[in-house]
Amino acid sequence: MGDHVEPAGERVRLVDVALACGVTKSVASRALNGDPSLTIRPATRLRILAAARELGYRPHAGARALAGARTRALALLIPDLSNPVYSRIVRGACRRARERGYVVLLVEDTPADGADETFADLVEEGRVDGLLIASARPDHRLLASARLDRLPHVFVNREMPGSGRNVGMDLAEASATAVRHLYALGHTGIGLVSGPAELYPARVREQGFRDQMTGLGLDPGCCVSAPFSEEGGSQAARHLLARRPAPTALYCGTLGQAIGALHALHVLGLRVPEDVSVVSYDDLPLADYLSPPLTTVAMPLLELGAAAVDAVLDQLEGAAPHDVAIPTLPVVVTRASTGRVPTR
Amino acid sequence: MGDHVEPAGERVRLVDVALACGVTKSVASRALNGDPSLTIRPATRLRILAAARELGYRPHAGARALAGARTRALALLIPDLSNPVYSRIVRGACRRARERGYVVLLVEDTPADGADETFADLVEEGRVDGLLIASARPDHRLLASARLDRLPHVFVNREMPGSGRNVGMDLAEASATAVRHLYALGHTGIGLVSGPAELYPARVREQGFRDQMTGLGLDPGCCVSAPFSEEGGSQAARHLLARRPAPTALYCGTLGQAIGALHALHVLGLRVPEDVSVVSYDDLPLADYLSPPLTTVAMPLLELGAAAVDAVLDQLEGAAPHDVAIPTLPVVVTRASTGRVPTR
DNA sequence: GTGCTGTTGGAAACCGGTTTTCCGCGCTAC
DNA sequence: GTAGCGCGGAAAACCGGTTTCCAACAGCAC
Repeated sequence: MGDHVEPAGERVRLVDVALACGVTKSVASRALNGDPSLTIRPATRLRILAAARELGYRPHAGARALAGARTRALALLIPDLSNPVYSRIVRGACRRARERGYVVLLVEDTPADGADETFADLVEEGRVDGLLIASARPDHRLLASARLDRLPHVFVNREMPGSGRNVGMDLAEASATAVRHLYALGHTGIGLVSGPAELYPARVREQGFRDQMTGLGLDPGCCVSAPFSEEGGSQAARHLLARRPAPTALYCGTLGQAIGALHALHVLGLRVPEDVSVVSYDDLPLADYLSPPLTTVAMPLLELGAAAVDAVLDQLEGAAPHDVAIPTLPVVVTRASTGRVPTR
Repeated sequence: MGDHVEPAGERVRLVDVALACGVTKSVASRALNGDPSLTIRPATRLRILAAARELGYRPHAGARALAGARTRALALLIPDLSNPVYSRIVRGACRRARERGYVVLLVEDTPADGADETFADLVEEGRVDGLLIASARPDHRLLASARLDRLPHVFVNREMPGSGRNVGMDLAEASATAVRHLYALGHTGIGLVSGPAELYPARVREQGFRDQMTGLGLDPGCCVSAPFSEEGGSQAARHLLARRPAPTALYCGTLGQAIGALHALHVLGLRVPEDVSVVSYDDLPLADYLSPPLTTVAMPLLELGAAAVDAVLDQLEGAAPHDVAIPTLPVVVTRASTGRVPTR
């Protein structure tokens, strides 16, 4: 098991391995790929495997793809690299992909840079075997492509109704658990800072919020849609706090929105959590260092990424597409931004 | 210029284009690639281009790579996807790459997930034409690979001395301008929250800090190294504030450290900026929404990414590697976290 | 000894491009 | 009249794998 020698310079090809142990490249190829239809003496097989390791043989990805085999690469489309939440999904996906011998090609869906073209290129140039679509833009050019039908793909944390390819978490439960956390602290007037209505996760979180509120006999009407940004959260918080009766707690759809909301509350002279409690969807290390440290709902993002890879690779291996629901439930991470309802 | 029809299902190959206009695939290939050694009637060339567009022809990436041409893909190794600063470098790189007909393959350098193996795989499987190395880990397995010499590559925002492949910004000036900003507000006791000493950018920023401090006749000794995290910034700030005389201003190496520092100051009961001013390297939208909004040093990150791509593509086209310094200077973005020095 | 069968491995086609070589034709120059 | 040349394009080799089909040989039963 010693380190093999780098043959310095020239690439080692399959035929080199084959020649090195006196077989032809077809036998070498099938031995290395574990072709079950190949009958071969165990000694020969071992010789081939040893030679491959010894020479540091790496099959040429292009040649493999060309010969009809898979590229062993997947493309992952994400909406926004600067949102650290996605980095956890990406990490989960990359990890699982690597375990299964695949590479992940990451594309950020910035329409201004022609990201959908880039993504389509990866498909149409035959660079990838499958697609993980985590971007929620509903009008994506890719979705209209005829070629999409032919290619294994899944939708991650978004819903294409009826596609049978949705990999998701329990978003409704995330809202529900946040509401129950606040309700247990005595809050009855709870406001929701929701996301843009055209984005699926925002809609489901909102529905989960309304259902849980109604289930507790509370008014579910205190909602505002806003962009997933600090500015959006700030504006939305101002709107909600201007209502009468004013909510005593806010539940925000992203950490960015929550930071904006905290900022707005600070400017309005309201104390957190003495006057208003704040909970955010998404948990990140940053939450510990905000003023005050922010109570959040932690989601199983690593698992989501891994499950998405599994789902698409299952399709590649011939399984029929099927929706996947991550069983791990959202959990509230209690920090200092939530407290008992103020006594008027 | 109408939309071409998706031929639904089968891939359009070069030979299809060629047949469609009565030439052989060799002519079609050379016409489409603008081979100057091909003499061809203008009408024929136009027919070929039109047919390619009409049929929606996309060359198969694997076949191209195999035939000795380039893969038209670059790999970009970054240390940490959850750090939004890198997303700007990535964005700059992807944008420029796409302009020049290339695709960027992103790899996050998480050693636990075997990221260096992944990166090496991309190289050794012939998936990429060049490498952008933005990870600062000095012991990277890849750096020892003999194959690296053969492959165009650059180091982004780090320094491999003597490699002649460094693409960087003026990190020393970033520190210097931060110091001058504070000095102009009357601060003379300025503390530096630096990064791990083994990371190149941290060292250069620190040197820039010391030089500028010395140049102004101030004591440059108020430095602490800490991890690039909120926790690191928090600890470092406590250490610096415990010194006597205590600094009246802090300059932090990352936004995360600055957030940790703000938190520590808050816990210590110190007001920002009345008691202590804070400046951070790296500018992000988030800075506007911290309490107080954080003064930062904005770096030309998009340009850095773009320049790195240009440098590596220049190498691909045969140019000799050369260091690149981004000419755009760091600028201080003044927000509320810096103010005049407190009068004792 | 011959035919059958199972084992072991070889030969060749093929994937879809790129690149080099070569060929036929019409024109000019001698 | 023909050698030479430039133009326009065809033919074929090649890249490095995968996969299908087939051949050699051994052992066995008859």
